[in-house]
Amino acid sequence: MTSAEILLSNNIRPSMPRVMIYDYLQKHRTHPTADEIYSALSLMAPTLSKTTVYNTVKLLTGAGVIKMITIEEQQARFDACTDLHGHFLCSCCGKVYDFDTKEPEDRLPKGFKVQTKEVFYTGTCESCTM
Amino acid sequence: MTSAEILLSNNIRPSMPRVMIYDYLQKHRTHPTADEIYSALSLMAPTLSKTTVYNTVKLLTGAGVIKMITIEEQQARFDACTDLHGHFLCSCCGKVYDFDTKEPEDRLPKGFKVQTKEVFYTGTCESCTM
DNA sequence: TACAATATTGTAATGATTACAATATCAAAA
DNA sequence: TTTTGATATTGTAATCATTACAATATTGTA
Repeated sequence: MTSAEILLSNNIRPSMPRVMIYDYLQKHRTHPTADEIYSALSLMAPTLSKTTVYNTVKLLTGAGVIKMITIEEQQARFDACTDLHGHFLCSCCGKVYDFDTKEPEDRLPKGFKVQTKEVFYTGTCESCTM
Repeated sequence: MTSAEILLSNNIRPSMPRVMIYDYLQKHRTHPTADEIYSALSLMAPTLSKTTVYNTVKLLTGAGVIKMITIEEQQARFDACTDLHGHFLCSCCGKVYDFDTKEPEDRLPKGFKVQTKEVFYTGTCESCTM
């Protein structure tokens, strides 16, 4: 399925900026910030505005097509992978790695219903630890 | 151990604002924001400045005496409980619940070293689910 | 083609946090 | 106890991410 088709199937009109932004997130799994998306795309689409990037990531997040991740920084990051997974920020190189996560749901008090989950680790990655 | 003693044992001079702020976090496990701490304390200490609150929570976080938690909001929250635990934000009432968390460390790629962990869930708590 | 609805854009506002400089307080030496 | 240098606190102004808003542009359809 193309990016445009995915947007369409979520009732989102696949305008050029929307497709570009979603495409960028699909191809760059580096959990970029809105500003990073804007900087990268404005090279090829000079009329793109930062507001459109913000509008679009909010729209896509609301539709569940992408995921917003909030790690201990002041900027939100975005991820086209919406499956449950943890994020590991290397405090040395700054890279954000994905990793699998078990379901610790059984540790929750009875009666709680989970809607969204976020697992976030910090540390040093393999190349930085060595 | 009193709050002042805890600060002292971490080489932090236990000035009045510092003790008040740490004390507040010890007694109010509601994961308050800097602004909430400031609003509550400025009633009894009218000369307290918001900058001091920010300075102090940064100092205490750096010393590991408190923990900063970043959930999907634009304000940082603070927690005097520094043990590993997850946070569950009820999307209905807005309350943040603590819960135990297993160690999913074995899911990390080999060679990674964990420094900090954050587990954050969203959903509806027991009273809101009913 | 024309119109109504929706998207995009740019600028200005907001809100959390930080920088910075001035003032106040502390701790230790004389 | 007084002095002095170091550290804390404060208030204001700056910064930075994000959002509000109004104007313009674009789209889909009659």
